[in-house]
Amino acid sequence: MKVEYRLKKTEAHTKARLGEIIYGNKVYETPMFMPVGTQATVKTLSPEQVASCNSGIILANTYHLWLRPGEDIVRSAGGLHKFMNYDGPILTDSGGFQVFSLAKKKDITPDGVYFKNQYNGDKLFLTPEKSIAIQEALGSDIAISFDECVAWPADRKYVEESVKRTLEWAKRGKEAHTRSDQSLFGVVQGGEYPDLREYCAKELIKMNFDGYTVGGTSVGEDKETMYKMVGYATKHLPEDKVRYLMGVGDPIDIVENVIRGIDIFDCVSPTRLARHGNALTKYGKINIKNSQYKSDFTPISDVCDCYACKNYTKAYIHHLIKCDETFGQTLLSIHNIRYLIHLTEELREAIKNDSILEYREKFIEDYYGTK
RNA sequence: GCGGAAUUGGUGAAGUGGUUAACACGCCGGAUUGUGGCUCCGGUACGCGUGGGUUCGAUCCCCACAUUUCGCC
Repeated sequence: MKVEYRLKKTEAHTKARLGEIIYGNKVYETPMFMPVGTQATVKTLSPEQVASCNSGIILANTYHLWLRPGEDIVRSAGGLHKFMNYDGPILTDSGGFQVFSLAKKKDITPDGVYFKNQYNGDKLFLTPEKSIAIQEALGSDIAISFDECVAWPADRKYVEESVKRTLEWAKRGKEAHTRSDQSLFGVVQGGEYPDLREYCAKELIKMNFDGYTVGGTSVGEDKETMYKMVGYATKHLPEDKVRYLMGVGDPIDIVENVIRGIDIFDCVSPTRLARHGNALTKYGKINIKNSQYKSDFTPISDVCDCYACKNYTKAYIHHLIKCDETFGQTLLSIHNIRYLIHLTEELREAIKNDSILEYREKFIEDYYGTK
């Protein structure tokens, strides 16, 4: 089902936006954080547990589901929602990032990308049309245009050519897109070059996508560079369309980029950190494996309302993680996802109150201050 | 009682007459940003059963003792 975006308010002192995503008869507020469920599951969590974090949209991944189990299987199952038993909105990433991140050998041509599956040696070829066709078969609510995610740093000449390719692919994907019940977002690339970001954004806007994403960040650049890149992109994006910053989920990055006009985020970090024993808290990230938590019988956070914090102690979770028990990963995943979603809830309040700069100041003081 | 073998960190263990005693696990930390979950990176024995001896030098050679273990009576 297609999603619609409604801008409700812009914060008085910044570009931060309060908005709504309408999904049938459900309404979700933005700024929003989307948990990632690459293989049609948010790792270690049931849909009910994800929902208990007050989640809205969740992600799944085109590339992974294309290879396993194959988009035809998902279509035969009745689509992604039925297949994974999730009745909220689902967004699929295009596969562009996987080409960038996990194909060692790749051959980028004007037509598409040839690359080798490094685990079984299969030759793979992904094109904009193919990416769209897979996403339509999967039946996600939001599809993403196939793009080239450029590494950082990259010289201007390369980024310029890459942006042209991404735009060409966006156009081809848009033309190939047939499902009227599925939204399609375009990806703004352009690296750290303001004019290329502007060019990319404006060309995409001409194609009239349902929403716009900022890509090519969180690829190793420093934070200031990331914030600049985001600013270069959002500056030229239309007010009445949703803006999604792909792959960003460090708490401070969410705060900073909401201030720069981003509405939605996704990131694997809350679940990956959880699997490795880390918990996000108001006062910074903690490693639950540290020996100091062995006999700490308090919750991860006394200001958190998640299932883990309401029912379990740090000592218990410390023990589970030390023993490699999946339930420990589950509890930390619930906590971390809830933490990020709660962060966006607080940001919404701050936008309503026109106090987001004060919120940022306090946030940094708490998160990075000495405990 | 007699004979053999063994004795290296928290654990399993490798090793050499001469710089920083391998490796693994554990333990102590760190990393992790559009996810091939169970990963990656650091640190971790002032010491080689105890006491003597040989030697320029011994964890490694010799002797005694202790402990463990196997076999025999």
